[in-house]
Amino acid sequence: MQKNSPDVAFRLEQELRRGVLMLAVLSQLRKDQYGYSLRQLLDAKGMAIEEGTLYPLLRRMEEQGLLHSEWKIEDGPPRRYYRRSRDGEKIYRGLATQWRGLVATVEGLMEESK
Amino acid sequence: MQKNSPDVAFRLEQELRRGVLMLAVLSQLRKDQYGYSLRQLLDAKGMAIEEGTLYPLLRRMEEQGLLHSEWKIEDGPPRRYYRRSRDGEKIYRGLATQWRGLVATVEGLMEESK
DNA sequence: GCACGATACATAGCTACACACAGTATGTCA
DNA sequence: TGACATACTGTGTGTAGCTATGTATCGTGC
Repeated sequence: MQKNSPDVAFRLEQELRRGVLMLAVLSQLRKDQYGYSLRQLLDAKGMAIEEGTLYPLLRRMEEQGLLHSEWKIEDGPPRRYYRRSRDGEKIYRGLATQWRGLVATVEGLMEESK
Repeated sequence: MQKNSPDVAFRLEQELRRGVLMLAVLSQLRKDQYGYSLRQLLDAKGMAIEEGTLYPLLRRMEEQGLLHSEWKIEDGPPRRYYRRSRDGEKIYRGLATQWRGLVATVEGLMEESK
């Protein structure tokens, strides 16, 4: 093993989850959610995401038109709430379908590798 | 939609498959396979991968100790055959487990987003 | 023998994005 | 008032997929 084994495995696992974060985040934005709470929610469901990742991701998806956001100051500090846009709904559904196809494909590949 | 919609969806779909390519490739290397044939094999099973991606990926995984390779000149042009190493076997199994957990997590997230 | 196409591999440059790290701001409580 | 929690923002680094391009060998037809 030329490279540090724990690091390699760790990096590969990170890479494995990488493209899924976006889908995970989108999945929870049917209704208004703000970043901090969204992060806690995802963490509780087994999908931890760094804040340095989540906030740029949210900003990016809004720029791409997938999300709407608005500031609210009710109780506690100011919060930025996000929610899927109409286009975001369509894209989310498309991605969900793509994901399921991907899962099936990989499942087939791994089955035959025994 | 501020950005070009087909491009956004396309990019997101690409991102979705990103970290999975490595797992797909690893899954097919229980026995010797060379790049070109591996690419065709994966394509036939629904997991297309660009050669500009596959070859650096194979090289990378060998450098990380996950694969062994050897040149063979039998019939046709010279080919570089790859196969999982012992460490590669271990890491592959770990990644497969990780993947299944990830799938279950995302499934749960998407279920609740209806 | 040569040209062409198929097979087979390699890599530089670019883009996109997660993560690490650091900083800012507001509200709450002792 | 200061400390801490909540909440958000932004920069730099590293990694990996894709595009584009190039090299090399083999096989076949002329």
